[in-house]
Amino acid sequence: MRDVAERAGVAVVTVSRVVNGIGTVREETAERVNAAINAIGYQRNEIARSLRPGQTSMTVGLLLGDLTNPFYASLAKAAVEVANQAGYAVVLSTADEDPEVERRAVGELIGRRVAGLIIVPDQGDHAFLDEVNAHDQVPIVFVDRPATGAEADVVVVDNEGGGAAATQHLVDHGHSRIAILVAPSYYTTGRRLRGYRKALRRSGIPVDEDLVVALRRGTTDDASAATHALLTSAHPPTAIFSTTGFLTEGVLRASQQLRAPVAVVGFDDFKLADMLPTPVTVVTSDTEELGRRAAHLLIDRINGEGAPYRRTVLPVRLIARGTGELGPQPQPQSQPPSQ
Amino acid sequence: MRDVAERAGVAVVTVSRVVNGIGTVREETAERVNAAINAIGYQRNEIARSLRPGQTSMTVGLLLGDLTNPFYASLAKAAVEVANQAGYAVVLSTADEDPEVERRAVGELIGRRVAGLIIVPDQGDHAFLDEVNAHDQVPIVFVDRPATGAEADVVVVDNEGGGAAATQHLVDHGHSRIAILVAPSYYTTGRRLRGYRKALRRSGIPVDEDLVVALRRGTTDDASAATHALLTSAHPPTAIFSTTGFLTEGVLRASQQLRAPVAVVGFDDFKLADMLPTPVTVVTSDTEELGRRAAHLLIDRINGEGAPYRRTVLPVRLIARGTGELGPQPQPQSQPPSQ
DNA sequence: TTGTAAGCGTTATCAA
DNA sequence: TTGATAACGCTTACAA
Repeated sequence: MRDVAERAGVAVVTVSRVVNGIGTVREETAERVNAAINAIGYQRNEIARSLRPGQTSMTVGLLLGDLTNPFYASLAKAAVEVANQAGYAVVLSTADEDPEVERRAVGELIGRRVAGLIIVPDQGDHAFLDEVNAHDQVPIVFVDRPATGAEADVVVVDNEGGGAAATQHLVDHGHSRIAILVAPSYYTTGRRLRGYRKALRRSGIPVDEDLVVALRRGTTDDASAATHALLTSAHPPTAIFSTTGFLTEGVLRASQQLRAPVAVVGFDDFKLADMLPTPVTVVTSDTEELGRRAAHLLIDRINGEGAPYRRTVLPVRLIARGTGELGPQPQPQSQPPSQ
Repeated sequence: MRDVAERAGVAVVTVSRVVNGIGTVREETAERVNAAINAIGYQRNEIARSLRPGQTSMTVGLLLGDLTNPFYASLAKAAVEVANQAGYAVVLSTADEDPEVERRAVGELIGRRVAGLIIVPDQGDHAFLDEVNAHDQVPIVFVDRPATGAEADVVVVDNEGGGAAATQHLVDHGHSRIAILVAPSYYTTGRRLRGYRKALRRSGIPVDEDLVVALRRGTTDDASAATHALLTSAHPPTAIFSTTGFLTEGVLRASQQLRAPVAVVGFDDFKLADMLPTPVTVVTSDTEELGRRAAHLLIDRINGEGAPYRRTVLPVRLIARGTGELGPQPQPQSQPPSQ
């Protein structure tokens, strides 16, 4: 900037005024400055700019899980889009389900003086985020699930409603032995399980706790193994509600391998779900909208909206494609076809 | 930092020394400083830090296409991982195949004084990047394809070899009428087409230019329409080589819809490829490795490695799953089954 | 071992 | 309309 000023024969302040289009600068002077800018190829240093007191850095932090998971990818895509549009750069950090990594990542981001944070929180205590919020004045928005021990705006989907819808759909197609696969202590799957119980209760079907499978990890492999165990058990379910996309894949792999015609409804849509041998019925929500809402909420906060914390719940909908409409069928493993 | 210094009864320099662990500080003083740091909850301001001359910002820019595309998602994941490990934050920008957006995004990133850039370049002239590289001293690494008009390190996969392998595989399974779907003027698909021609030439099969389909856009829908046209034509191909993941999906949709038993090999692997009614044969490479290599190259450059620009070519491999092993079959549309 | 002074690129304030 | 000066938080050079 000093170079530009020198070249144009003016003071740096004047250059600043021209660059930012504020203050009063004579037409002629401005032109000289612009000429100098173009000649030198000057570009304003955003870093120095945000060093000034009271200035926000025009950067937000986005902290989420493995981008390989399409759920996180769409979320990120939408959040980045909205943030960029509003003039914010996005620093992306991935905390692979590790609370310690998450904590360190937040520290890094705060050190970089981000103006706000969008976080998909892990399980575990997040009280340290309250400090961040209060002490460093950095607003936070949680996405997909709230954080335990920390208060902030949060955007989630209607997990309980979706869980109920999935279960009800299976009941409506004649099932009464419906298994549910739940990933360990996740907020979302817990809510989906709650919906499952509610739907069964409403239909007068007692919950068989043997059909409520709490997995040790939320992986495809674990889901596959659990499904295998369920379907080859003495008294197998005729339908399975799998509460995440990864789990659904595992369920499908196992049932395909066993050639067991079990009904399946999954939570979260996925690519090619409609092209599998039996197209897959899912409950789904608008993941990109989740990211967009979060980004908008955060930007509002950064701009000083002082409203009390808001909780946004996005609707879900069921897409019937095939696996969810299969009726109850006798399981060849344990029950002869004649039964 | 000043607050910490005051609280500890020392000068700011001393605090700086403690925080950075350089210089000489008496044990006792350091302890007092650390106590003050903890009491206040001080965190070093990375922005002010990088304002010093000669300092790099410890931030790199990552500019790529739609994260919804799993290819970009894995690339980003791996690059972020490596960069973070090396202490760099990653600012993510998505330039949805729009050269003008891309140009503006690069400007934004330069303005934020990133220490380097990883770019998946669009088509179109990138001469402006040479200026960035020279004038702003910001090293650049291109991934997946080089940029026209700009020199820099580049990491690509063996597109030509992969194209040849895919084609040869189909030839080996008895095909001689092999169509190829190519997205418009992309570097990668152009190379894959080159491999296709090479393999056919090697096998003594003349290239029927009617089977070389240059799509207007690289979308699933366009690929689907083109496949439909091919398979219902007077003299249809018995096999199709689709040169991107999106295109492969379109090809599969069309052939499934037509119930036309055409052999298919796709470039780029995708989830559930092995679970479709006929599992899909693909040529694939390690996308995460692509991202990792790029990040490593960039960090080396930032650290001042002065070697001439390097071009890294990652190997590809063919995964035979089913669609690529189908033999040539008469097409019901144009040829009676008896033929 | 510790401290003083200067400067990085920008903008707010006040003066000319 | 324009400019001089100070300040943001930090680090480097040099001095005590």
